[in-house]
Amino acid sequence: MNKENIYQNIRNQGGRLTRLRKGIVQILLAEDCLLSSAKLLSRLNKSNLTPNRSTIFRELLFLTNNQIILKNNISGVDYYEIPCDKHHHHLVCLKCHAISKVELADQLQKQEKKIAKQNKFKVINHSLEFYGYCRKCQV
Amino acid sequence: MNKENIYQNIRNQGGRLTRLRKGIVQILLAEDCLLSSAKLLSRLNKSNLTPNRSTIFRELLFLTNNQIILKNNISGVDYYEIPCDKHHHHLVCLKCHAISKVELADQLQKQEKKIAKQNKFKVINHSLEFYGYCRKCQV
DNA sequence: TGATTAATGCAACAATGTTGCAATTATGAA
DNA sequence: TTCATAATTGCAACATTGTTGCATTAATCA
Repeated sequence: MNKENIYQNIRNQGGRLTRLRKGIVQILLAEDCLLSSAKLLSRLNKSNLTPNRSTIFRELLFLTNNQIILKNNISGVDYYEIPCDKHHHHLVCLKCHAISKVELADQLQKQEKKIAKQNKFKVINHSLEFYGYCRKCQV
Repeated sequence: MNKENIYQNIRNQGGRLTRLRKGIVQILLAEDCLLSSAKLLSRLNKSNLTPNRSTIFRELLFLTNNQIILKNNISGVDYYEIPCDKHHHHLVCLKCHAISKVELADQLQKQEKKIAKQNKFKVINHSLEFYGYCRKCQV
């Protein structure tokens, strides 16, 4: 997903291309991984955008509802990212809370089918995070 | 883990066997799956225990810190359970929010080693939840 | 350019969890 | 059993994250 595609996508859903909206998209694209609303806000401030906190939440809700970004709650905080080509999961540092992507050659798709059959549970999506210590935070 | 073992465990860590603490352990044992602080409180009330909300949180912190129970944050809410013999993951219903256990013949242990090597990330634990619709909530 | 309505700021609220402090109670020792 | 000690508790106040109503502002299209 590149910037222009996303902007078009927003227009197609009846959304307006505000400075804030474009700013959020650019920051998330540059981040290329999960970002919290608080960090997003502080980055917006650095680029001269000072939206109200409630506006950020409403904006993230709009983008999430329109599938333009993905939401993932980790340890009680909502994080957001632009969807990637490759399905992936996350490494979460227990010390500095940095989050990075990890691609697994996993069989979770297969597992989901098994689950559906064995538990009569219709799986919509899954969430897999590995908690530990990143390179910088190891001893 | 049976009740008496757990009580002994609590004593060994210098904890006192209060009515509340025993009540919490019994409810979590009976539940045999993740339970939120709010649901725990309402079950305690049914058994004539009416602790303050802050006491519940402190109690759950104590039990978690002493490895007597496990904490798992799902969609922004902390859930607790007595550790099981078998490692497992969870099915989370997007409608009624019921949580059930699922045991996977997964290779996450193997994956963790790969992650450590490839990302220089020391994995401590992981969290895998499948979101979808339980039997009752499907159409 | 003007009308329409999406987007915004503000303030008040809600849910979950935390903390300081004084009062209570479980426990081990006498 | 009784007492001293320190763990546990209730209460109230607070913190963080996220939500909502309403009046104002601004992006968009005709």
